[in-house]
Amino acid sequence: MGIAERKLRHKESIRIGILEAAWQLVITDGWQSLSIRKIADAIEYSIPVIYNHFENKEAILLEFTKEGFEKLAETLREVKTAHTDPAQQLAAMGDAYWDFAFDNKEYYQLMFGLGIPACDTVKKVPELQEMTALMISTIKEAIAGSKNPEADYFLKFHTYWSILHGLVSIQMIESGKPDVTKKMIVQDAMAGFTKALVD
Amino acid sequence: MGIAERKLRHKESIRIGILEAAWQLVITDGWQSLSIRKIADAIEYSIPVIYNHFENKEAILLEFTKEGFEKLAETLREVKTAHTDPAQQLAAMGDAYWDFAFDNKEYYQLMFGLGIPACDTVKKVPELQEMTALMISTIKEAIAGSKNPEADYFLKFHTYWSILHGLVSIQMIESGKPDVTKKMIVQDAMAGFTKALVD
DNA sequence: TATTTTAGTTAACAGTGTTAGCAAAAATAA
DNA sequence: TTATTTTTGCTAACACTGTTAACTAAAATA
Repeated sequence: MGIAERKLRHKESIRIGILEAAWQLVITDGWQSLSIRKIADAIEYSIPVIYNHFENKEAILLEFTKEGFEKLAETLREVKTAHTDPAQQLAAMGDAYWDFAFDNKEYYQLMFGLGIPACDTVKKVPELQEMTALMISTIKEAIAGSKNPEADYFLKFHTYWSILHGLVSIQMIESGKPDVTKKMIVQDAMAGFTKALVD
Repeated sequence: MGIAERKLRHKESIRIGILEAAWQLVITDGWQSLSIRKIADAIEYSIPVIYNHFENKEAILLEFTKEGFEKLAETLREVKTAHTDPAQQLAAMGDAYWDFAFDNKEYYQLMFGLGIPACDTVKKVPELQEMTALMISTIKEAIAGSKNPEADYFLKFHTYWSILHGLVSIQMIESGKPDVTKKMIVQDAMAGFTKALVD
C-alpha cells in the first residue's frame, strides 16, 4: 500500500516548505526578523504544524547552520583539488573562504553567530568538523613539505582559520559589503601566513 | 536654589542604577536574557521610568559598547606606553587584547555582536575610533622603522586587528574559556605578523 | 459501518520591547 | 497658606515573540 509513502512524501514536502519559506524570509528581512508565525503564514499552515517537523526554532536554525558548513566544506574541497601544491591550496582556499562568506552572508552570519543568537550546538556539528578537517589536512601537508616540519599543525591551523574568520568578521562589521580592494587584505594576510609557515 | 541640583543628582542616580542593575543581570545571566522588565524589577521602579533615561534598549547596550571600547582603548594605551619599540608594542598590545577579551567576555561579545544582536551603530562609536587609532599609530611607527617603509599601513592594521579578533572569536566559539596553551597561538600569530611587517 | 489513528486547528501561556493615559507628589505662583 | 502648574512615576495596554495543551475533523483501519 502506497498510502504510507504518500503520507511520508506529503510530510516531507511540508518540511521542505518550512525551510524554503524560512530561507525566503531570511533573504528579505534577515535572521533577526525570522519568526515561527511568519513561517506558518508563508506555508499557509497553523503554527503547531511547524513543531511537528522541528523541535523548536533553534532546530530550524541548526538545519541552516549544517547546510552552510556543508556548502563551505564543498567549496573548499573543490578549490583544494584544483591545486596540488599545499601552499597554493592554502592561498586558494583562503580566497574561496572570503568569497563564500560574502556570497553567502546569511549563512556565514548564522554559522558564526555574527550579530544573532546562534545555536550553541555549533561545535558539535559534523559538517563543521568536515570543514576544519579539510583545512587541517592541507596545513599538515604544507608543514610536511616546509623547512620546519616540526611545526605544530593544530596551532597553525588555528591561526589560519582565525585570520580568515577575523578578516571576514571585521569586514562585515565595518561595511557589510566586501570591498574589492579589501580582498587584497586577505591575499596579503594569507601570503604572510603561508610564508611564515613554509619558510 | 539647590533643588534643581538635587533633582539632577537623583535622576542621575537612577540612570546609574539602571546601568548597574543591567550589568549585574548580564554578569549572572548573559546579554540574551537581559530585559527591560528585569531591570525595572531590580531598580524597584516601573518600566516606563527606564524610558525616561534611555530612548530604548539599544541605547542601554550602546552605553556598554562605548564603555567596553573605552576600557579596551585604555588598556592598549597603557600597554603601549610601557614599551618603546613598536614591534614590542604590537606584541604586548596583542597580548593585552587577548586578555581583555577573556577578562571582559561580556563586553567583548557586545562590542562585536558575538552571538547577540548588537547595535548597528557600532562603527560610529568614537571610542572605537580611539582604539583603532591607537593600533594604527603603532603599526605606522613599526612600518616606518622597518625594511619596507612603503607598506600600506591601513592594510597592515586591518590584518593585525583581524588576526586578533579572529583568534578571540574562534576561541570563544570553541570553548568560551581561554585555554592557557591557546595563548601561545596569539603569540605565534603576532610574532609571524610582526616578522612579516618589520622584515 | 464503527473505531481508531492522524492531521491540523484554535486558543492560550509566558515572555519580549514600547507607549498612551492617568494619578499623585512636588515645586512654583498667587 | 492656598491654588496652579510641572514633574514623576504608575497602571494598563499594544503588538510582538516562542511554545504547548486541548480539541475537532478528516482519513485510515477493523
